[in-house]
Amino acid sequence: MTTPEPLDKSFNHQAAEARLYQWWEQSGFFKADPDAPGQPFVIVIPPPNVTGNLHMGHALDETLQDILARYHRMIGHNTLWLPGTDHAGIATQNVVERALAAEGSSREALGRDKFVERVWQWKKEYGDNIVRQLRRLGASCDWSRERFTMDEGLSRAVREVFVTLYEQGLIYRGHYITNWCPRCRTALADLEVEHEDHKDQLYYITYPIVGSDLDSLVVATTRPETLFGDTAVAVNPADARYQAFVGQQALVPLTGRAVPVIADSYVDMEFGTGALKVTPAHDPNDYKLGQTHNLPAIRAIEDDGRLSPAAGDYAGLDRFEARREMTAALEAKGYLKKIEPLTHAVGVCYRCKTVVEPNLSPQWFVKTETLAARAAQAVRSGATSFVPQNWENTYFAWMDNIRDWCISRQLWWGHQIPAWHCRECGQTVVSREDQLACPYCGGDLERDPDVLDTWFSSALWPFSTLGWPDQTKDLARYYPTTALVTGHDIIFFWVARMMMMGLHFMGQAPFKTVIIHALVKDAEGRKMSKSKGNVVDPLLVIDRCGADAFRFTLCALAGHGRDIRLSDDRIAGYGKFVNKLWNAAKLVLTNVGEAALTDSPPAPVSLPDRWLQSRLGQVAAQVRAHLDEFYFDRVADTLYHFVWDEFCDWYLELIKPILYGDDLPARSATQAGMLQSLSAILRLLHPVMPFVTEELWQKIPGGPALSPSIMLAAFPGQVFEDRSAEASIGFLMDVTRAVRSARADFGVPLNQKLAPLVKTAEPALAAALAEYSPLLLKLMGAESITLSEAGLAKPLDAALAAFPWGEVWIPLAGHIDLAEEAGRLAKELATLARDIKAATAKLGNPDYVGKAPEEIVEETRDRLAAMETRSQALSRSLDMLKEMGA
RNA sequence: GGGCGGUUAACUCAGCGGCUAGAGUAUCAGCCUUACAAGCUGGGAGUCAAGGGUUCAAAUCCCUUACCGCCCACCA
Repeated sequence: MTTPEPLDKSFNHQAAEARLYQWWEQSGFFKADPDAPGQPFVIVIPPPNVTGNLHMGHALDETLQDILARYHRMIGHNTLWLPGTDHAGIATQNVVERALAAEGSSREALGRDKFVERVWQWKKEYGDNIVRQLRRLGASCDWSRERFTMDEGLSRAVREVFVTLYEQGLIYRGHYITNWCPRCRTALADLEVEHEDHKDQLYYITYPIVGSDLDSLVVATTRPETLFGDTAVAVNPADARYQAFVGQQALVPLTGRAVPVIADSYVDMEFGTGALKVTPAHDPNDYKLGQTHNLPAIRAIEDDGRLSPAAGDYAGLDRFEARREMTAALEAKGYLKKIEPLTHAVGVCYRCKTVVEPNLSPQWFVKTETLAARAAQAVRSGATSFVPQNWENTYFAWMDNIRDWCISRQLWWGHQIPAWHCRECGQTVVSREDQLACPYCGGDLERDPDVLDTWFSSALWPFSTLGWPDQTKDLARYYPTTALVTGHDIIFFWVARMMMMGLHFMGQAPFKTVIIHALVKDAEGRKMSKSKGNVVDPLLVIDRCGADAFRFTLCALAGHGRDIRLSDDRIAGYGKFVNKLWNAAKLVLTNVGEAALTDSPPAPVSLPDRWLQSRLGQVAAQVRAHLDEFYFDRVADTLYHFVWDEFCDWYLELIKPILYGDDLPARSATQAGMLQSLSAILRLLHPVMPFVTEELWQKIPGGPALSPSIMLAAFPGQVFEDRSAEASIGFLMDVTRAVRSARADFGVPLNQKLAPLVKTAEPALAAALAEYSPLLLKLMGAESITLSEAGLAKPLDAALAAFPWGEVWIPLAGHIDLAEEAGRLAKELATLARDIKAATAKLGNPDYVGKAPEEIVEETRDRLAAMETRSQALSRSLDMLKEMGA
């Protein structure tokens, strides 16, 4: 790996990203080796739809996974991040159907085989799109293990699972009322139906009682168009108004058909008229009533949403047109009593938002009760846990009230159900091998035309991708996986089902931790959607700001909340951080002299180096802890502030006089120290910002020799600690800031050098100042810094800053406005007095002293003492100023 | 109908029993100090939604209310 030598003015992400990624991938750095040592760390990617384009949700998801994968590689774990894509049944079929429509063709015109062939062709052409886009983010997936939910191996797993569950009685087929999408022409699982509030109308329709010219029942319905499917009118048995009618026949208007009046406590007496028309073929509740009361089911609406031949004159009309026309006819004939507005929830298809039509049809189901009980138990026992934990409640709420899962879809793209129906004897055969003749009667078999719900194959993803049902080395080494990273929108669709299938077929939950991240919203908190036109394309962001800035932003925003508001400002801010890092590295690298990284770095000697390395150790420990607990935002925050506020603002500024000075031994020691620190910083940042850190690593003397890629370098840990160096630097910072602050307060120009006096009773600090004050002169614009035991003995034209460790006097002859300084001191004294009073009162409270933990009380005592010392110094100074006539 | 979140500086958020409630952005003042003006230095800014309670101690725990948002749900 070679990179252009002189360090550019800024990081050229556009040139570097593609070059580095290609090099990583070709070098095999992403590849997992089951034979390698190390505790396994495994993530399977939530497979994006093959039809998809990379959106913000993926970008966040993949970034977090990549951060974890890179971190775990660097701490020596045997890391596998397995990528792949999902065939996305309805979505993909829709895309290809639209393409066909544009050509003036259709799937029906093509026929099933040709159509499926066509989809495969489409997949071949466009299916790599999304995985190419993932690479742009820097995703370190093991591409040699990339899988597709419909590839050969996974298809075998699907078939094995289906047949096994069928044999175990956990899959069954039957005529049930299911959610039907008339546009997609397929059944949907309950989960795939979304509920929207619609403003509709409630129609009151008169049903005359047969054999009576006077008596009639009025039913209230939102769906007059289903009237041709009515097979009863139901009332509550306790309803005095209708008791006389129970058992009689009512005439369904427009049909001339009579239906029984039945009594069932299900009917709500308060709603509408308390009388309900019963349409078992088009309403789940009515279906149940039909079962209990042995009512026939008449389909009034066909699969395409048009009225069936049972609707007589209205047959062939779209259901909503039929509603209008039938309402008009009812009114004309005097059956329509009134219409009331009604707002109610209507089910719509999650893919196309078409109003769902409950429909009676033969479908396949998974019996979920026992599977779900075990899956819930795995989380209750802690075998698997959610982060943040409150999502477990959501998971339980669903698992504990789960209903059977409708898995058959009337689509052509997907895993065709391995079942055959005999044309002769009507038996059904479910089999691992294709069947040619009926094993019962030898008759002709017809394969079940349905395919499986897409989520059925993704439910197997954590083990099917590792080679199951074969007992592969990967499966043995990498199952169960370690962490799953996904959004809360698919906890039910995907996470819950993987839990059920993983436990059932592998005997162990598929992952130890489920990390649920927020959903990415726009800057105003709105969901990003094409129709709103507020979609931000991650690829454009990467082009403009670079993958590193983008990833850092996502990491910084990935707190444990529910949504993330992504704004350009924020990304731009972290873009500046990348630039800051680059420039800091440039400073270090252009001043390294002969220093180079080695296996065994020398211990730091100078105070700045001891301090920085000590802080570095703490930061490394914090970053590790935050990554181990998946607090991504804290990782970003900790690193950002350490690099910018401590490394750049203080450390680099402190060592400049040494680097530019002529004390050669001190200079070379510092050169070694700063290179060491830079190397650690790059490694700490690498999981979040892989590109810029690799680019810089390649330029570090001795870096590539130590580790060809930063990806393979060791993640820093806490190896050095020096509390006294930290205390000394903190003191030097206090002094520096006091002088800067006084300069700003009194408007002293920078070119006028100051000569502050420092008073402290602590010998270690005094010694640090004596030795290192030359490093501070430039930072505060001073010509000298004098240690003075007495502080200022006599009144002087000076500003005072008081600290727990002592005082800084800044003589400002000619600049100081005595009245202003007196005012400043008085203000500070007032706040101090208030705090002292509060602390004194606290310590005077026997309950506080008696009940609060000793260290808390001790802390308050220390604080009070420090405040009193400061207060005394300030009031002394105020007195002096007053003497001078302020 | 059931459940879950949120309400902290102008904006976006962190803090979830104990340092003087923090950060980024924005803002104000002063600086081209040879890594970086994509920068440096200094400053201002908050009744922690409202009310009540528990506690020595509450932004943090409990209750009530208000307003936002999300999820689940077969009352036509």
